[in-house]
Amino acid sequence: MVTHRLARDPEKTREMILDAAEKVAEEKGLGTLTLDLVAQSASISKGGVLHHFPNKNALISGLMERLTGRFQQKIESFIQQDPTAPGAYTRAYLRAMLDNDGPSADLIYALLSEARNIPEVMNLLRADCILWQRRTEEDGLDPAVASAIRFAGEGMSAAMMFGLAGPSCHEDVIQFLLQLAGGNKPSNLV
Amino acid sequence: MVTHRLARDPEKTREMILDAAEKVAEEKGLGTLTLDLVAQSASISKGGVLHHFPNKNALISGLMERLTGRFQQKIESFIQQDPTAPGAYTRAYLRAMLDNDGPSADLIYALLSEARNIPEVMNLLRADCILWQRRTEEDGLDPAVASAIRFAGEGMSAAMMFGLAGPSCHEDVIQFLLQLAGGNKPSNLV
DNA sequence: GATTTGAAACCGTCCAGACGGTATGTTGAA
DNA sequence: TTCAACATACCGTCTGGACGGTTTCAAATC
Repeated sequence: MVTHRLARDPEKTREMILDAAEKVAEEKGLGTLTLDLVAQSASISKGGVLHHFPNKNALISGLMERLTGRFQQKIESFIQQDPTAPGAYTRAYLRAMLDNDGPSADLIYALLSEARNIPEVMNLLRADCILWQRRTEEDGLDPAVASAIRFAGEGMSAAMMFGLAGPSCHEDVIQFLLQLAGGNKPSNLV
Repeated sequence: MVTHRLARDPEKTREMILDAAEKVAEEKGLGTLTLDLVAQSASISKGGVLHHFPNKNALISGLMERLTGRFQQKIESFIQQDPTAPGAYTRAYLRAMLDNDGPSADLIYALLSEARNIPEVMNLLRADCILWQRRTEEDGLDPAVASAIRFAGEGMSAAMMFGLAGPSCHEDVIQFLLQLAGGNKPSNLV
C-alpha cells in the first residue's frame, strides 16, 4: 500500500519544524537540540528538516528570527497599552522582557547564550539590539537612565530564567524601574 | 624513548589544567570546550586531565568554583576601596561586575549560560547568588533599588560580553547607577 | 483532455569525525 | 615494593549532513 503522502504546505511545515525546535530548545536547552530530535518532535524525517533548513545553524537562525519578531510585537503591544509620552518604549521593553506569557524572552536569552559561536545568529541579534538600544536612548528620558532600566530588565530576566532569583522582591524592583521610566525625573534624583 | 618526566606538584597541575580550561572557555566558549583541547592547552595528556577531574562536569565545576571565589575577592577588594556605609556592597558588586581586569565576570556569565543543564554547576552558582542577593538587600539601601542596580550591572555585563552594546554611553550608565547606590566615589575609582 | 516533464517536498540510509570515557601501561618518589 | 601521577591506546556513541531515492503537483506540450 502506498503511504499516502499528503501534500503539505511547505510554509506550514517550516513553521511546524520551528515549533518543534522551539519546544525542544525550551525543554532541554539548545545544547541538546539535535536535528534528529527536532525531526522526531515535528513528526518528520531528518531529511525533511534539512530540506527546509540547509544546516543546523540555519535552523537556529530561523528560530532566532521568529523569536525576535515576536518580541518586537510584544513591545509594540505594550506601548499601545501605556503610550504616555516620555519613557513609553522603555517601560514597554521592560514589560515585554519580564512577561512570562507565551514564548518569552527566555528563549531569546537561551539562544543568545548558547549561540555565541554562531556568527549568523549573533549578527541577527546584534542588529536588533542596536535598534532596541537606539529606541531606548531616544525615548525622551535621560539616555543613561533609560539604558540602566533596560539593562536591569535584562538582568532580572536572566536571573529568573536561570532560577537564580526567586520572584520575592521582584515586584518592588519592577515597580521602581517603571517609576524611573515614568517620565519627568532627572537623572540625579533617586 | 625516555620522556624525562619531571615530578610535578599535583596541586600545581590542577591549577594548570584549570588555567587551560579557563583560557579555552574564554576564547571559544564552553560549548567548544573539550577534554582533548584542555589537555592540549595544558600540555598534558587527556588521561592526565581525567586523573585530576573524574569527568568533564567535575572540571567545569572546578572552573566555576575558582571563578566565583575570585569574584568574591574582587567584591571585597572594591568594598575596601570605597566602604562608605550605605550601598558599599552594591557599588562594589557593580564595579566587580564591570571590571575588565583579570578573569572577570564574563566567564562566570559564560559558564552560567552554557551550563544550565549541569545541575552540579548550577547549584554551586545558585548558592553564591543567594548570598549576593542577600547582601545586596541588606546594604542599607532600599532593597528594591539595590536589587535593580545589581540586575542592571549584570545586564550590562552580559551585553558587553556578547558584544551587543558598545561602551558608548556605558560610562554615563555606570555613573548613574553608582550615584543611585549612594556613592561618593574616591578619585581612583570609576 | 490526456500525457509528459520537471521541480519541489520529502524519506531513509549511511558515513566520517568528534568526544567522553575506560583500560592499561609507565615512571618516579617514598 | 607500592602508590600516585601521569601517558597511550582504544572503544562506543552520538551527530551533522551528504546522498540517492520516491511521491506529489502543476505547468507545458501534444
